[in-house]
Amino acid sequence: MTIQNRIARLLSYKHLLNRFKSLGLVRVFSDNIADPLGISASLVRKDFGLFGISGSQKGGYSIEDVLHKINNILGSNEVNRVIIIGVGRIGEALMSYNGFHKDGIKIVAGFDIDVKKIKKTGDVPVKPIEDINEYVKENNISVAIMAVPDIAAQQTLEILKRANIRGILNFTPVKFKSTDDITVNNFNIENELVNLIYFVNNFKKNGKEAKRVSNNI
Amino acid sequence: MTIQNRIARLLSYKHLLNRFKSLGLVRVFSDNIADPLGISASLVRKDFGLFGISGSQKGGYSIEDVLHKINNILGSNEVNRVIIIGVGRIGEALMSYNGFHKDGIKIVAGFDIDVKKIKKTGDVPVKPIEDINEYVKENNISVAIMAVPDIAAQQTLEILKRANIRGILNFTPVKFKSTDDITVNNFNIENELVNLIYFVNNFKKNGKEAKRVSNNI
DNA sequence: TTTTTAATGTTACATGAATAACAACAAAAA
DNA sequence: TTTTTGTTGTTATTCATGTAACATTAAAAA
Ligand SMILES: NC(=O)c1ccc[n+]([C@@H]2O[C@H](COP(=O)([O-])OP(=O)(O)OC[C@H]3O[C@@H](n4cnc5c(N)ncnc54)[C@H](O)[C@@H]3O)[C@@H](O)[C@H]2O)c1
Ligand SMILES: NC(=O)c1ccc[n+]([C@@H]2O[C@H](COP(=O)([O-])OP(=O)(O)OC[C@H]3O[C@@H](n4cnc5c(N)ncnc54)[C@H](O)[C@@H]3O)[C@@H](O)[C@H]2O)c1
Repeated sequence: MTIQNRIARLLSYKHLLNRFKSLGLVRVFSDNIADPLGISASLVRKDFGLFGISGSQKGGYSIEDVLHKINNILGSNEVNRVIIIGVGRIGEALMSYNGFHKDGIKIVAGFDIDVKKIKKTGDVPVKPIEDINEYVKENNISVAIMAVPDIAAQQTLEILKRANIRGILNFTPVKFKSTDDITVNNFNIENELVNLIYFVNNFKKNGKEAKRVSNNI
Repeated sequence: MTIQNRIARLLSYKHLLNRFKSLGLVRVFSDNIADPLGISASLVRKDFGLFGISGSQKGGYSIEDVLHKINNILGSNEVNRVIIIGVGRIGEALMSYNGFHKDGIKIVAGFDIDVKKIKKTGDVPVKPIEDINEYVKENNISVAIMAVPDIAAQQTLEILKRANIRGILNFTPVKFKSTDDITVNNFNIENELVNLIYFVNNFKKNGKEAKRVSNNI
């Protein structure tokens, strides 16, 4: 459950550098970044190299410069418009959350099948699901959050495909595979909890296995 | 973003086998499991072997038997009691969610600093944060979900440590490192969205990179 | 009873990702 | 001006994880 991939690391670098910046720092060395994140300094330099981020041989990296470049890579310097399908408990929580803008993300509309949820006013409208094709086309949306009930997940996937959505953050426990047409990130809260409970129950405090897993059977 | 680790795969096996079971199937071969998940059959057999799940040489694996063993390994045959700290938008959504029981998870209490949130009645009480030590001890709780505002995240971590909580599912964007004492699963919704947006913006439909990342700079 | 078959369980290999090592070199010191 | 220093950028190595290959063996077929 450590840092997984290059893009995830870029986000970690960004958050750490923002903290350095708020402390008044201007430049950093690769190990200043590596140590707090528990990774090697050479990996930081390799990542930077791969993304064309360069430093100076004695003075390290300019925090401002790196941050700007990371935001460019991640697209966080623009506003990325995202829609939500299913404005229930999870959908509503996400819709009213105001922490997305710092990463260049804006929830611009919700869509629901229930007429009671439809809301024309307010800064983020909730529209009937039938309007999705038109809205996505007119506003050039490519990413959607799926927060409908499990039973409606499959049909919602088809709807989103038809609307030419390219990426889905899927909160339902129904697992979808990514295809060439559409990338799905299955965000399964149950699974994460089960995983966590397993570790807590099976690993002792010293970090070693409490008992051989095969003894568990 | 494929299947990450052994325990995550066990969950995938479980869900797939449940679907097979509901179709009336009784036995499966390793490739019946591997193919739908896009992994190799030898990995399925290796996983099963590591967890002491065995099949028969001609008849494959008994679905019922494997499911029972997986649930045992994951602890899903018992009830795992979990508490929530911070009963706001996310916390409330999780608290009222009734999909956890199928994985042997039960949210048994919420804790909040705001007196208006305190709720003695109902099946899941919301208690003042001061009561946490006593509650955790009396009910032998080891896992908590953190859904407090970012600003309260650090102090909440300390509170949970003092209460001897062993595992945290952390919904705040504040990243905590796991230690020998406590395992933290940082569940960062923003990061997942940024990651998704990056892929959608940078990979063409054919699955190849749209452009070299270094051209992005 | 013997042979064949088709699956498991296990070992060897490949691949990819992180770390370690180091060469290159700009800045500072002498 | 020359030497030293310390950090970047890059190459070599290690390590982990998944796949491929295969040896084993219970059941079916002959
Ligand atoms: N609430 C949680 O804490 C939680 C936890 C884990 C997983 N989930 C999953 O997240 C998903 C949403 O959960 P929730 O608790 O927000 O559900 P919910 O029932 O509160 O909300 C679902 C919303 O989707 C709408 N909807 C139903 N069918 C639709 C359709 N075909 N098209 C568009 N909208 C439709 C409903 O009108 C409702 O507003 C579920 O799949 C659930 O399993 C939720
Ligand atoms: N809402 C979302 O969609 C969303 C999305 C991504 C991340 N998050 C993160 O999840 C966390 C919770 O978000 P939210 O929208 O549910 O917030 P919220 O403000 O709706 O709820 C927070 C709750 O925590 C309680 N609280 C505050 N300080 C506390 C303390 N010291 N101890 C116990 N309880 C305390 C508050 O009384 C409130 O009930 C935040 O860190 C947020 O950044 C939320």
